[in-house]
Amino acid sequence: MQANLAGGTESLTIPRSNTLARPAVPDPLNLLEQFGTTVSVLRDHQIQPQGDPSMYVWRVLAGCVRTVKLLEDGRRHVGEFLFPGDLFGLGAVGAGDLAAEAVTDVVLRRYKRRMVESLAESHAGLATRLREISLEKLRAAQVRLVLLGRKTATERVASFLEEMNEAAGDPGKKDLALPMCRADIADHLGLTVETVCRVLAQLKRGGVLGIARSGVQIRNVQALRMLA
Amino acid sequence: MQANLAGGTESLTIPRSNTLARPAVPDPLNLLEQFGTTVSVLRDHQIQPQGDPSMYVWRVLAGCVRTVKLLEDGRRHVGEFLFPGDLFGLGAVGAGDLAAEAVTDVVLRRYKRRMVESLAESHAGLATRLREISLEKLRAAQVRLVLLGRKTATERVASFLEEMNEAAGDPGKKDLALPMCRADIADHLGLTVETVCRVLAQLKRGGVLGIARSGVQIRNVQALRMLA
DNA sequence: CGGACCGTTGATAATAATCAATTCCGGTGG
DNA sequence: CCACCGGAATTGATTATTATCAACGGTCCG
Repeated sequence: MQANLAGGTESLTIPRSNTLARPAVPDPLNLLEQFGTTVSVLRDHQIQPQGDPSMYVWRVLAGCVRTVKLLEDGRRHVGEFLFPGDLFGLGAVGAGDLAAEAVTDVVLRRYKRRMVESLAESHAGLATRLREISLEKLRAAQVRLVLLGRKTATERVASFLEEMNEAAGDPGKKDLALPMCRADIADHLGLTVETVCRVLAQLKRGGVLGIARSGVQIRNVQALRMLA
Repeated sequence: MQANLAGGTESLTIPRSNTLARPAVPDPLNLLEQFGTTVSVLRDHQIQPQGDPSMYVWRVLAGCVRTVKLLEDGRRHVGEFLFPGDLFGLGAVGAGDLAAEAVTDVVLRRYKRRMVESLAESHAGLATRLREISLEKLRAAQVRLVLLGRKTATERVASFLEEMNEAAGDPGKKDLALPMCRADIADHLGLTVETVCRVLAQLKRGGVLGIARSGVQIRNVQALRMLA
Protein backbone atom coordinates (compact mmCIF):
# COMPACT_ATOMS: atom_id res chain seq x y z
CA MET A 1 0.00 0.00 0.00
CA GLN A 2 2.13 2.91 -1.17
CA ALA A 3 1.36 6.16 -2.89
CA ASN A 4 1.23 5.89 -6.64
CA LEU A 5 2.92 8.81 -8.25
CA ALA A 6 1.84 10.25 -11.54
CA GLY A 7 2.83 13.25 -13.56
CA GLY A 8 0.52 15.26 -15.79
CA THR A 9 -2.88 16.42 -14.59
CA GLU A 10 -1.64 19.95 -13.96
CA SER A 11 -4.79 22.03 -13.82
CA LEU A 12 -8.00 20.96 -12.11
CA THR A 13 -10.99 22.83 -10.83
CA ILE A 14 -11.14 23.18 -7.06
CA PRO A 15 -14.85 23.58 -6.37
CA ARG A 16 -14.71 23.72 -2.61
CA SER A 17 -12.95 26.49 -0.75
CA ASN A 18 -12.25 25.50 2.82
CA THR A 19 -12.91 28.92 4.29
CA LEU A 20 -15.37 31.68 3.60
CA ALA A 21 -15.81 33.39 0.28
CA ARG A 22 -12.71 35.24 -0.85
CA PRO A 23 -13.56 36.81 -4.18
CA ALA A 24 -11.16 39.00 -6.12
CA VAL A 25 -8.25 38.92 -3.65
CA PRO A 26 -5.67 36.33 -4.71
CA ASP A 27 -5.36 33.55 -2.15
CA PRO A 28 -1.90 33.60 -0.54
CA LEU A 29 -1.94 29.82 -0.87
CA ASN A 30 -1.35 30.32 -4.57
CA LEU A 31 2.17 31.39 -3.67
CA LEU A 32 2.86 27.74 -3.04
CA GLU A 33 1.66 26.56 -6.41
CA GLN A 34 4.89 26.88 -8.34
CA PHE A 35 6.70 24.74 -5.79
CA GLY A 36 4.16 21.94 -5.75
CA THR A 37 4.18 18.48 -7.27
CA THR A 38 1.06 16.72 -8.48
CA VAL A 39 0.51 13.22 -7.16
CA SER A 40 -2.18 10.63 -7.82
CA VAL A 41 -3.12 7.94 -5.32
CA LEU A 42 -5.43 5.01 -5.85
CA ARG A 43 -8.46 4.31 -3.74
CA ASP A 44 -7.69 2.90 -0.27
CA HIS A 45 -3.98 3.41 -0.66
CA GLN A 46 -1.93 5.24 1.89
CA ILE A 47 -0.80 8.79 1.20
CA GLN A 48 1.18 9.23 4.35
CA PRO A 49 1.82 6.70 7.09
CA GLN A 50 0.91 7.14 10.73
CA GLY A 51 3.77 8.37 12.88
CA ASP A 52 5.63 9.92 9.99
CA PRO A 53 7.62 13.09 10.67
CA SER A 54 5.54 14.42 7.81
CA MET A 55 7.86 16.09 5.37
CA TYR A 56 5.01 17.37 3.21
CA VAL A 57 1.97 19.56 3.24
CA TRP A 58 -0.80 18.43 0.89
CA ARG A 59 -3.73 19.89 -0.90
CA VAL A 60 -6.58 17.86 -2.34
CA LEU A 61 -7.28 18.60 -6.00
CA ALA A 62 -9.78 15.84 -6.71
CA GLY A 63 -11.33 12.97 -4.80
CA CYS A 64 -11.71 12.35 -1.07
CA VAL A 65 -9.06 11.75 1.61
CA ARG A 66 -9.45 10.50 5.17
CA THR A 67 -7.08 10.85 8.11
CA VAL A 68 -6.87 7.73 10.21
CA LYS A 69 -5.45 6.67 13.51
CA LEU A 70 -5.13 3.00 14.29
CA LEU A 71 -4.82 2.02 17.95
CA GLU A 72 -2.66 -0.92 19.03
CA ASP A 73 -5.67 -3.13 19.73
CA GLY A 74 -7.28 -2.53 16.36
CA ARG A 75 -9.69 0.23 17.27
CA ARG A 76 -9.73 2.82 14.54
CA HIS A 77 -10.44 6.54 14.47
CA VAL A 78 -11.10 8.64 11.39
CA GLY A 79 -10.16 12.24 12.04
CA GLU A 80 -11.52 14.09 9.05
CA PHE A 81 -12.63 13.73 5.47
CA LEU A 82 -10.91 16.08 3.04
CA PHE A 83 -12.28 17.30 -0.26
CA PRO A 84 -10.94 19.34 -3.17
CA GLY A 85 -9.45 22.59 -1.93
CA ASP A 86 -8.70 21.25 1.54
CA LEU A 87 -5.22 21.32 2.98
CA PHE A 88 -3.73 18.68 5.27
CA GLY A 89 -0.45 17.80 6.88
CA LEU A 90 0.12 21.26 8.33
CA GLY A 91 1.08 19.79 11.68
CA ALA A 92 1.86 16.07 11.66
CA VAL A 93 -0.88 15.24 9.15
CA GLY A 94 -3.63 17.44 10.43
CA ALA A 95 -1.89 17.11 13.77
CA GLY A 96 -1.93 14.17 16.13
CA ASP A 97 -0.04 11.38 14.46
CA LEU A 98 -2.64 10.33 11.92
CA ALA A 99 -2.15 8.58 8.62
CA ALA A 100 -3.74 9.91 5.44
CA GLU A 101 -5.46 7.54 3.02
CA ALA A 102 -7.32 7.88 -0.24
CA VAL A 103 -11.05 7.22 0.12
CA THR A 104 -11.48 7.40 -3.65
CA ASP A 105 -8.91 7.69 -6.37
CA VAL A 106 -7.33 11.01 -5.58
CA VAL A 107 -5.27 13.76 -7.15
CA LEU A 108 -3.14 15.78 -4.76
CA ARG A 109 -0.71 18.64 -4.79
CA ARG A 110 2.28 18.14 -2.56
CA TYR A 111 4.52 20.84 -1.05
CA LYS A 112 7.71 20.46 0.95
CA ARG A 113 7.06 21.47 4.52
CA ARG A 114 10.37 23.33 4.82
CA MET A 115 9.47 25.32 1.77
CA VAL A 116 6.05 26.22 3.06
CA GLU A 117 7.48 27.34 6.34
CA SER A 118 10.27 29.46 4.92
CA LEU A 119 7.81 31.05 2.53
CA ALA A 120 5.52 31.84 5.45
CA GLU A 121 8.41 33.48 7.28
CA SER A 122 8.94 35.95 4.48
CA HIS A 123 5.35 36.44 3.45
CA ALA A 124 3.06 37.63 6.25
CA GLY A 125 -0.06 37.12 4.17
CA LEU A 126 0.68 33.45 3.75
CA ALA A 127 1.50 33.05 7.42
CA THR A 128 -1.83 34.64 8.34
CA ARG A 129 -3.67 32.41 5.92
CA LEU A 130 -2.05 29.31 7.35
CA ARG A 131 -2.97 30.44 10.83
CA GLU A 132 -6.55 30.97 9.69
CA ILE A 133 -6.66 27.46 8.31
CA SER A 134 -5.27 26.01 11.52
CA LEU A 135 -7.83 27.92 13.55
CA GLU A 136 -10.61 26.78 11.26
CA LYS A 137 -9.54 23.19 11.76
CA LEU A 138 -9.34 23.80 15.48
CA ARG A 139 -12.86 25.19 15.48
CA ALA A 140 -14.09 22.14 13.59
CA ALA A 141 -12.32 19.87 16.05
CA GLN A 142 -13.99 21.62 18.99
CA VAL A 143 -17.39 21.09 17.43
CA ARG A 144 -16.58 17.44 16.95
CA LEU A 145 -15.43 17.10 20.54
CA VAL A 146 -18.90 18.12 21.66
CA LEU A 147 -20.37 15.70 19.16
CA LEU A 148 -18.31 12.76 20.40
CA GLY A 149 -18.56 13.72 24.04
CA ARG A 150 -22.21 14.51 24.40
CA LYS A 151 -24.34 13.58 21.38
CA THR A 152 -26.41 10.45 20.78
CA ALA A 153 -25.94 8.14 17.82
CA THR A 154 -28.82 9.73 15.92
CA GLU A 155 -27.52 13.24 16.55
CA ARG A 156 -24.07 12.23 15.38
CA VAL A 157 -25.28 10.75 12.13
CA ALA A 158 -27.61 13.66 11.45
CA SER A 159 -24.81 16.16 12.14
CA PHE A 160 -22.50 14.26 9.88
CA LEU A 161 -24.97 14.28 7.01
CA GLU A 162 -25.59 18.00 7.48
CA GLU A 163 -21.90 18.70 7.47
CA MET A 164 -21.32 16.65 4.34
CA ASN A 165 -24.26 18.33 2.70
CA GLU A 166 -22.88 21.79 3.41
CA ALA A 167 -19.42 20.78 2.29
CA ALA A 168 -20.92 19.62 -0.98
CA GLY A 169 -22.26 23.12 -1.51
CA ASP A 170 -25.13 23.17 -3.97
CA PRO A 171 -27.91 23.88 -1.45
CA GLY A 172 -30.56 23.02 -3.98
CA LYS A 173 -29.42 19.50 -4.65
CA LYS A 174 -30.65 16.97 -2.13
CA ASP A 175 -28.81 13.94 -3.41
CA LEU A 176 -25.77 13.64 -1.24
CA ALA A 177 -22.93 11.41 -2.38
CA LEU A 178 -21.02 9.65 0.38
CA PRO A 179 -17.78 8.38 -1.08
CA MET A 180 -16.68 6.76 2.18
CA CYS A 181 -17.92 3.41 3.42
CA ARG A 182 -20.04 2.86 6.54
CA ALA A 183 -17.00 1.76 8.53
CA ASP A 184 -15.31 5.10 7.79
CA ILE A 185 -18.40 6.96 8.93
CA ALA A 186 -18.65 4.84 12.06
CA ASP A 187 -15.00 5.38 12.97
CA HIS A 188 -15.44 9.09 12.35
CA LEU A 189 -18.45 9.31 14.67
CA GLY A 190 -17.28 7.00 17.42
CA LEU A 191 -19.92 4.40 16.61
CA THR A 192 -20.05 0.92 15.09
CA VAL A 193 -21.00 0.11 11.52
CA GLU A 194 -24.18 -1.55 12.75
CA THR A 195 -25.29 1.49 14.69
CA VAL A 196 -24.72 3.75 11.70
CA CYS A 197 -26.83 1.42 9.55
CA ARG A 198 -29.59 1.26 12.10
CA VAL A 199 -29.75 5.04 12.47
CA LEU A 200 -29.85 5.47 8.71
CA ALA A 201 -32.61 2.87 8.47
CA GLN A 202 -34.54 4.63 11.19
CA LEU A 203 -34.19 7.99 9.41
CA LYS A 204 -35.39 6.33 6.24
CA ARG A 205 -38.44 4.88 8.00
CA GLY A 206 -39.14 8.37 9.34
CA GLY A 207 -39.17 9.73 5.81
CA VAL A 208 -36.13 11.92 6.42
CA LEU A 209 -33.81 10.12 4.04
CA GLY A 210 -33.65 7.95 1.04
CA ILE A 211 -30.76 5.50 1.16
CA ALA A 212 -28.59 4.24 -1.65
CA ARG A 213 -25.41 2.29 -1.58
CA SER A 214 -23.04 5.22 -1.74
CA GLY A 215 -25.15 8.21 -0.91
CA VAL A 216 -28.40 9.44 0.57
CA GLN A 217 -31.26 11.54 -0.61
CA ILE A 218 -32.29 14.17 1.90
CA ARG A 219 -36.08 14.23 1.90
CA ASN A 220 -36.63 16.42 4.94
CA VAL A 221 -33.95 19.02 5.57
CA GLN A 222 -35.88 20.50 8.49
CA ALA A 223 -36.11 17.23 10.37
CA LEU A 224 -32.45 16.50 9.76
CA ARG A 225 -31.45 19.88 11.18
CA MET A 226 -33.64 19.32 14.23
CA LEU A 227 -32.00 15.99 14.91
CA ALA A 228 -28.47 17.36 14.54
CA MET B 1 -21.59 36.22 37.15
CA GLN B 2 -19.29 38.81 35.65
CA ALA B 3 -15.56 39.19 35.59
CA ASN B 4 -14.14 41.04 38.55
CA LEU B 5 -11.44 43.38 37.45
CA ALA B 6 -8.47 44.22 39.58
CA GLY B 7 -5.31 46.23 39.07
CA GLY B 8 -1.95 45.53 40.66
CA THR B 9 -0.42 42.05 40.65
CA GLU B 10 1.99 42.90 37.87
CA SER B 11 4.64 40.19 38.02
CA LEU B 12 3.93 36.53 38.65
CA THR B 13 5.87 33.39 37.98
CA ILE B 14 4.58 31.34 35.07
CA PRO B 15 5.76 27.84 35.92
CA ARG B 16 4.19 26.01 32.99
CA SER B 17 5.26 26.61 29.43
CA ASN B 18 2.65 25.33 26.98
CA THR B 19 5.14 24.07 24.43
CA LEU B 20 8.51 22.42 24.53
CA ALA B 21 11.55 23.81 26.27
CA ARG B 22 12.67 27.12 24.81
CA PRO B 23 15.70 28.15 26.80
CA ALA B 24 17.67 31.32 26.14
CA VAL B 25 15.69 32.61 23.14
CA PRO B 26 13.18 35.25 24.20
CA ASP B 27 9.61 34.09 23.63
CA PRO B 28 7.95 36.21 20.93
CA LEU B 29 4.87 36.20 23.13
CA ASN B 30 6.70 38.66 25.36
CA LEU B 31 6.19 41.25 22.64
CA LEU B 32 2.58 41.36 23.75
CA GLU B 33 3.39 42.04 27.37
CA GLN B 34 3.55 45.81 27.26
CA PHE B 35 0.07 45.96 25.71
CA GLY B 36 -1.60 43.66 28.22
CA THR B 37 -3.90 44.36 31.13
CA THR B 38 -3.97 42.23 34.26
CA VAL B 39 -7.36 40.95 35.34
CA SER B 40 -8.50 38.90 38.31
CA VAL B 41 -11.58 36.72 38.26
CA LEU B 42 -13.17 34.93 41.18
CA ARG B 43 -13.76 31.20 41.29
CA ASP B 44 -16.67 30.01 39.11
CA HIS B 45 -17.17 33.40 37.53
CA GLN B 46 -17.31 33.88 33.81
CA ILE B 47 -14.32 35.34 32.00
CA GLN B 48 -15.85 35.42 28.60
CA PRO B 49 -19.38 34.44 27.62
CA GLN B 50 -20.30 31.79 25.08
CA GLY B 51 -21.02 33.15 21.63
CA ASP B 52 -19.03 36.31 22.17
CA PRO B 53 -17.21 37.80 19.17
CA SER B 54 -14.23 37.51 21.49
CA MET B 55 -12.44 40.84 21.45
CA TYR B 56 -9.58 39.58 23.60
CA VAL B 57 -6.81 37.04 23.74
CA TRP B 58 -5.95 35.87 27.24
CA ARG B 59 -3.08 34.35 29.07
CA VAL B 60 -3.34 32.57 32.39
CA LEU B 61 -0.94 33.90 35.03
CA ALA B 62 -2.26 32.04 38.06
CA GLY B 63 -5.08 29.61 38.77
CA CYS B 64 -7.07 27.33 36.50
CA VAL B 65 -9.52 28.19 33.71
CA ARG B 66 -12.01 25.96 31.89
CA THR B 67 -13.65 26.47 28.52
CA VAL B 68 -17.28 25.45 28.50
CA LYS B 69 -20.01 24.91 25.99
CA LEU B 70 -23.58 24.65 27.18
CA LEU B 71 -26.06 22.97 24.84
CA GLU B 72 -29.67 24.15 24.66
CA ASP B 73 -30.96 21.13 26.55
CA GLY B 74 -28.53 21.51 29.43
CA ARG B 75 -25.86 19.09 28.34
CA ARG B 76 -22.46 20.55 29.05
CA HIS B 77 -19.04 20.13 27.48
CA VAL B 78 -15.74 21.24 28.96
CA GLY B 79 -13.23 21.85 26.20
CA GLU B 80 -9.98 22.30 28.05
CA PHE B 81 -8.42 23.21 31.34
CA LEU B 82 -5.89 26.01 31.20
CA PHE B 83 -3.02 26.62 33.58
CA PRO B 84 -0.43 29.34 34.11
CA GLY B 85 1.37 30.09 30.87
CA ASP B 86 -1.48 28.88 28.68
CA LEU B 87 -3.07 31.12 26.08
CA PHE B 88 -6.74 31.08 25.13
CA GLY B 89 -9.15 33.03 22.99
CA LEU B 90 -6.97 32.88 19.89
CA GLY B 91 -9.94 31.93 17.77
CA ALA B 92 -13.34 32.45 19.37
CA VAL B 93 -12.15 31.39 22.83
CA GLY B 94 -9.99 28.48 21.91
CA ALA B 95 -12.25 28.22 18.88
CA GLY B 96 -15.74 26.83 18.70
CA ASP B 97 -18.00 29.20 20.54
CA LEU B 98 -17.04 28.26 24.06
CA ALA B 99 -17.27 30.34 27.20
CA ALA B 100 -14.31 30.67 29.55
CA GLU B 101 -14.79 30.37 33.31
CA ALA B 102 -12.54 30.48 36.35
CA VAL B 103 -12.16 27.08 38.01
CA THR B 104 -10.26 28.67 40.89
CA ASP B 105 -9.63 32.30 41.65
CA VAL B 106 -7.60 33.36 38.68
CA VAL B 107 -5.18 36.03 37.52
CA LEU B 108 -5.11 36.70 33.80
CA ARG B 109 -3.36 38.90 31.30
CA ARG B 110 -5.64 40.28 28.62
CA TYR B 111 -4.65 41.52 25.15
CA LYS B 112 -6.77 43.18 22.52
CA ARG B 113 -7.24 40.80 19.64
CA ARG B 114 -6.76 43.53 17.02
CA MET B 115 -3.49 44.44 18.63
CA VAL B 116 -2.26 40.87 18.68
CA GLU B 117 -3.10 40.43 15.05
CA SER B 118 -1.51 43.62 13.81
CA LEU B 119 1.59 42.83 15.81
CA ALA B 120 1.68 39.38 14.22
CA GLU B 121 1.46 40.96 10.77
CA SER B 122 4.60 42.96 11.36
CA HIS B 123 6.53 40.43 13.39
CA ALA B 124 7.01 37.08 11.68
CA GLY B 125 8.40 35.47 14.82
CA LEU B 126 5.22 36.18 16.71
CA ALA B 127 3.07 34.95 13.84
CA THR B 128 5.00 31.70 13.76
CA ARG B 129 4.69 31.31 17.50
CA LEU B 130 0.95 31.83 17.36
CA ARG B 131 0.68 29.28 14.58
CA GLU B 132 2.69 26.84 16.66
CA ILE B 133 0.33 27.34 19.55
CA SER B 134 -2.71 26.79 17.36
CA LEU B 135 -1.19 23.63 15.94
CA GLU B 136 -0.35 22.41 19.41
CA LYS B 137 -3.95 22.92 20.46
CA LEU B 138 -5.07 21.18 17.30
CA ARG B 139 -2.84 18.23 18.08
CA ALA B 140 -4.27 18.05 21.58
CA ALA B 141 -7.80 18.20 20.19
CA GLN B 142 -7.05 15.31 17.82
CA VAL B 143 -5.83 13.20 20.69
CA ARG B 144 -8.97 14.02 22.61
CA LEU B 145 -11.14 13.12 19.64
CA VAL B 146 -9.72 9.61 19.76
CA LEU B 147 -10.29 9.56 23.49
CA LEU B 148 -13.93 10.56 23.23
CA GLY B 149 -14.60 8.48 20.15
CA ARG B 150 -12.97 5.21 21.04
CA LYS B 151 -11.86 4.94 24.65
CA THR B 152 -13.64 3.36 27.62
CA ALA B 153 -14.48 5.22 30.81
CA THR B 154 -11.46 3.81 32.61
CA GLU B 155 -9.14 4.73 29.77
CA ARG B 156 -10.52 8.24 29.69
CA VAL B 157 -10.03 8.84 33.38
CA ALA B 158 -6.56 7.31 33.36
CA SER B 159 -5.58 9.44 30.35
CA PHE B 160 -6.91 12.52 32.03
CA LEU B 161 -4.92 11.90 35.19
CA GLU B 162 -1.78 11.27 33.17
CA GLU B 163 -2.28 14.46 31.24
CA MET B 164 -2.86 16.49 34.37
CA ASN B 165 0.16 14.90 35.96
CA GLU B 166 2.39 15.83 33.06
CA ALA B 167 0.97 19.34 32.94
CA ALA B 168 1.82 19.72 36.60
CA GLY B 169 5.44 18.98 35.74
CA ASP B 170 7.37 17.84 38.80
CA PRO B 171 7.74 14.19 37.74
CA GLY B 172 8.89 13.20 41.22
CA LYS B 173 5.81 14.37 43.04
CA LYS B 174 2.96 11.92 42.99
CA ASP B 175 0.36 14.03 44.71
CA LEU B 176 -1.72 15.49 41.97
CA ALA B 177 -3.99 18.40 42.77
CA LEU B 178 -7.24 18.53 40.83
CA PRO B 179 -8.66 22.00 41.18
CA MET B 180 -11.77 21.20 39.14
CA CYS B 181 -14.79 19.36 40.51
CA ARG B 182 -15.96 15.92 39.39
CA ALA B 183 -18.64 17.41 37.19
CA ASP B 184 -15.99 19.39 35.27
CA ILE B 185 -13.95 16.23 34.77
CA ALA B 186 -17.03 14.31 33.65
CA ASP B 187 -18.05 16.97 31.15
CA HIS B 188 -14.48 17.06 29.87
CA LEU B 189 -14.39 13.31 29.34
CA GLY B 190 -17.89 12.78 28.00
CA LEU B 191 -18.97 10.84 31.08
CA THR B 192 -21.25 11.38 34.07
CA VAL B 193 -20.13 12.38 37.53
CA GLU B 194 -21.13 8.98 38.86
CA THR B 195 -19.02 7.14 36.31
CA VAL B 196 -15.98 9.26 37.10
CA CYS B 197 -16.42 8.50 40.79
CA ARG B 198 -16.82 4.81 40.17
CA VAL B 199 -13.72 4.63 38.02
CA LEU B 200 -11.71 6.52 40.60
CA ALA B 201 -12.99 4.20 43.31
CA GLN B 202 -12.07 1.19 41.21
CA LEU B 203 -8.56 2.55 40.63
CA LYS B 204 -8.26 3.12 44.35
CA ARG B 205 -9.34 -0.44 45.10
CA GLY B 206 -6.72 -1.62 42.60
CA GLY B 207 -4.04 0.26 44.52
CA VAL B 208 -3.34 2.61 41.62
CA LEU B 209 -4.56 5.76 43.33
CA GLY B 210 -5.20 7.37 46.63
CA ILE B 211 -8.20 9.67 46.55
CA ALA B 212 -8.75 12.93 48.34
CA ARG B 213 -11.42 15.53 47.91
CA SER B 214 -9.49 17.76 45.55
CA GLY B 215 -6.67 15.64 44.30
CA VAL B 216 -5.29 12.15 43.95
CA GLN B 217 -2.13 10.39 44.92
CA ILE B 218 -0.65 8.32 42.16
CA ARG B 219 0.52 5.09 43.74
CA ASN B 220 1.27 3.12 40.59
CA VAL B 221 2.41 5.19 37.63
CA GLN B 222 3.02 2.06 35.54
CA ALA B 223 -0.52 0.77 35.94
CA LEU B 224 -1.97 4.17 35.19
CA ARG B 225 0.00 4.42 31.98
CA MET B 226 -1.13 0.95 30.95
CA LEU B 227 -4.75 1.86 31.45
CA ALA B 228 -4.48 5.12 29.51
C1' DC C 1 -21.77 -17.29 -13.02
C1' DG C 2 -19.49 -17.25 -8.68
C1' DG C 3 -17.48 -15.17 -4.85
C1' DA C 4 -16.12 -11.69 -1.84
C1' DC C 5 -17.19 -7.70 0.38
C1' DC C 6 -20.24 -4.37 2.07
C1' DG C 7 -24.45 -3.29 3.98
C1' DT C 8 -28.36 -4.54 6.53
C1' DT C 9 -31.13 -6.70 10.12
C1' DG C 10 -31.84 -9.49 14.35
C1' DA C 11 -30.70 -11.29 19.10
C1' DT C 12 -28.08 -10.72 23.08
C1' DA C 13 -24.61 -8.63 26.12
C1' DA C 14 -21.98 -4.95 28.12
C1' DT C 15 -21.03 -0.38 29.32
C1' DA C 16 -22.37 3.69 31.04
C1' DA C 17 -26.51 6.61 32.18
C1' DT C 18 -30.13 7.51 35.17
C1' DC C 19 -32.53 7.53 39.45
C1' DA C 20 -32.04 7.47 44.34
C1' DA C 21 -30.00 7.63 48.88
C1' DT C 22 -26.39 8.49 51.92
C1' DT C 23 -21.86 10.25 53.39
C1' DC C 24 -18.32 13.41 53.63
C1' DC C 25 -16.22 17.77 54.06
C1' DG C 26 -15.73 22.69 54.21
C1' DG C 27 -17.40 26.69 55.55
C1' DT C 28 -20.29 29.59 58.54
C1' DG C 29 -22.33 31.37 62.42
C1' DG C 30 -23.43 30.83 67.08
C1' DC D 1 -14.33 25.88 69.21
C1' DC D 2 -18.01 23.32 67.86
C1' DA D 3 -22.47 22.27 65.70
C1' DC D 4 -24.86 22.68 61.73
C1' DC D 5 -25.84 23.49 56.90
C1' DG D 6 -25.24 22.72 52.05
C1' DG D 7 -23.05 21.25 48.15
C1' DA D 8 -20.11 17.83 46.34
C1' DA D 9 -18.77 13.09 46.30
C1' DT D 10 -19.77 8.48 46.69
C1' DT D 11 -22.31 4.18 46.44
C1' DG D 12 -26.22 1.25 45.09
C1' DA D 13 -30.11 -0.37 42.03
C1' DT D 14 -32.06 -0.25 37.72
C1' DT D 15 -32.53 1.16 32.91
C1' DA D 16 -31.12 2.55 28.32
C1' DT D 17 -28.12 2.92 24.65
C1' DT D 18 -24.92 1.07 21.96
C1' DA D 19 -21.63 -2.74 21.18
C1' DT D 20 -21.04 -7.36 20.05
C1' DC D 21 -22.09 -11.64 17.87
C1' DA D 22 -24.41 -13.77 14.10
C1' DA D 23 -26.72 -14.44 9.84
C1' DC D 24 -28.23 -13.05 5.47
C1' DG D 25 -28.84 -10.34 1.08
C1' DG D 26 -27.30 -7.68 -2.60
C1' DT D 27 -24.11 -5.94 -5.82
C1' DC D 28 -20.06 -5.27 -8.06
C1' DC D 29 -16.20 -7.43 -10.24
C1' DG D 30 -13.54 -10.78 -12.01
